[in-house]
Amino acid sequence: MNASDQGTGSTSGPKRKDARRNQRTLLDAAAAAFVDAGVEAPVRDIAARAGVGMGTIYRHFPTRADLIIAVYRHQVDACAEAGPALLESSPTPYAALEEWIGLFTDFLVTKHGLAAVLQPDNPQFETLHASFLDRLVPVCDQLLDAAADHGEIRPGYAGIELMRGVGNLCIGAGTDPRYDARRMVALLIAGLRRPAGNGAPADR
Amino acid sequence: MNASDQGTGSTSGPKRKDARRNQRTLLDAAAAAFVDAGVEAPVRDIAARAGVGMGTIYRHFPTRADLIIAVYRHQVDACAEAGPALLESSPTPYAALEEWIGLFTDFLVTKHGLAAVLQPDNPQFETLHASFLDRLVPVCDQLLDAAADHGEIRPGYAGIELMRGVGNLCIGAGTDPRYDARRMVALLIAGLRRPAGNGAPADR
DNA sequence: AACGATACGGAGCGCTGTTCCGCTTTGCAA
DNA sequence: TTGCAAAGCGGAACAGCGCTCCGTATCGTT
Repeated sequence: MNASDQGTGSTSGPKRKDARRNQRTLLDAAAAAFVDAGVEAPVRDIAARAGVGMGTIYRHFPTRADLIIAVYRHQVDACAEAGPALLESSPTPYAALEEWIGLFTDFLVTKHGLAAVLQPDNPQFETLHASFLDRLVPVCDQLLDAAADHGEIRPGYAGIELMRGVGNLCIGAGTDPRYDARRMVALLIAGLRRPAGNGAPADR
Repeated sequence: MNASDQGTGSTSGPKRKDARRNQRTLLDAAAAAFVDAGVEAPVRDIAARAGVGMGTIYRHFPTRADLIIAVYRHQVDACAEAGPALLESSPTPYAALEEWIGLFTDFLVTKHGLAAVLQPDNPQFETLHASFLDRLVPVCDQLLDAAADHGEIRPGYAGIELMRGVGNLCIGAGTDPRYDARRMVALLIAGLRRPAGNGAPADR
């Protein structure tokens, strides 16, 4: 915990301490604004909340994506780290995959509007997309491979497409009580199962 | 076929013929703009393309949703009508469901940005959401019920959630070669299948 | 204390959607 | 044919957004 968390360059480390303080304030303000108004909260609002000018916010976080990445970095890391752990603690790789996807889904549906912004439509969010996916796709691939090796799922599905599928399914979650993103994600994952023979060696 | 297609009121029927002509022009211009720039094409551009002022566009189509609905009404109708037809022509209800979902998916992925706007996030598009879904959900329900009755899928899934799930999966299709919306939709639908026994009519 | 580097604030630009109202066109009626 | 409401039109103008830019304030070092 300190100056060591960099990566996007956003949290790298300004030298002057007012700059450093502002960065923290900004991060907190952004987190609060994201909760209240979603990740698309107006930049002006975030700046106002932090009590700084617009210039400051853009100097520290050149793009909104950088800000979002910085705010959620810890949670993304936690999610990524949970993958291998689940693989060890779960009865089968497929169970681990299911649970991990559940973690990811929970993360997305509880962050108002985050899923919507994970799409690479807008070049503005390209770096956000890339950042999240770079961190999580390898984990997903690992789980997928393990489950495929174990004969529980059909092979040939890449982590990237699954992650994007799940991300997409989470868009707008919570805006309509008739739509339950988690249910649909579960359906998608169920679709991965081997159609017949169930072929799992120890399907318990 | 002509003046009879109303519903949103957008195509109802202005009395003066200049108004009527403008409405047609606007519809064509919008369709063209949607192809070129997606359904979020700036209103000004659409107006300019049609050679009319902004007031005109807003008078005929008070909201962008109305315009989109009007542009795609025919295709949505065609899709809706294909449902029952497929149910009759297909070997099993599940096959019909699969094919119909494929139709819907094709419709969405070929209409640049349409899927993204089908979400009820933005109150602006509420009427678009409602209009499309009102037309298609009953059809989907019918197919779902038929397949469930036939024992091919797990019961308990509503057309509305499936349609939204499919719609979501289609968001951003075509922006990333590594993401194939159709594949993910197929996975989702595969998830509906009964887990074991492959459920022939036997068990009903 | 003084001074250069660093960071700050917010006015301002450009681009959206949307409204509003003076002017034009239309079609009916005299 | 002509006159005249009423219906329709155009685009200036307003509001909200992201983002930039630069004169000014602050920091920390000499």
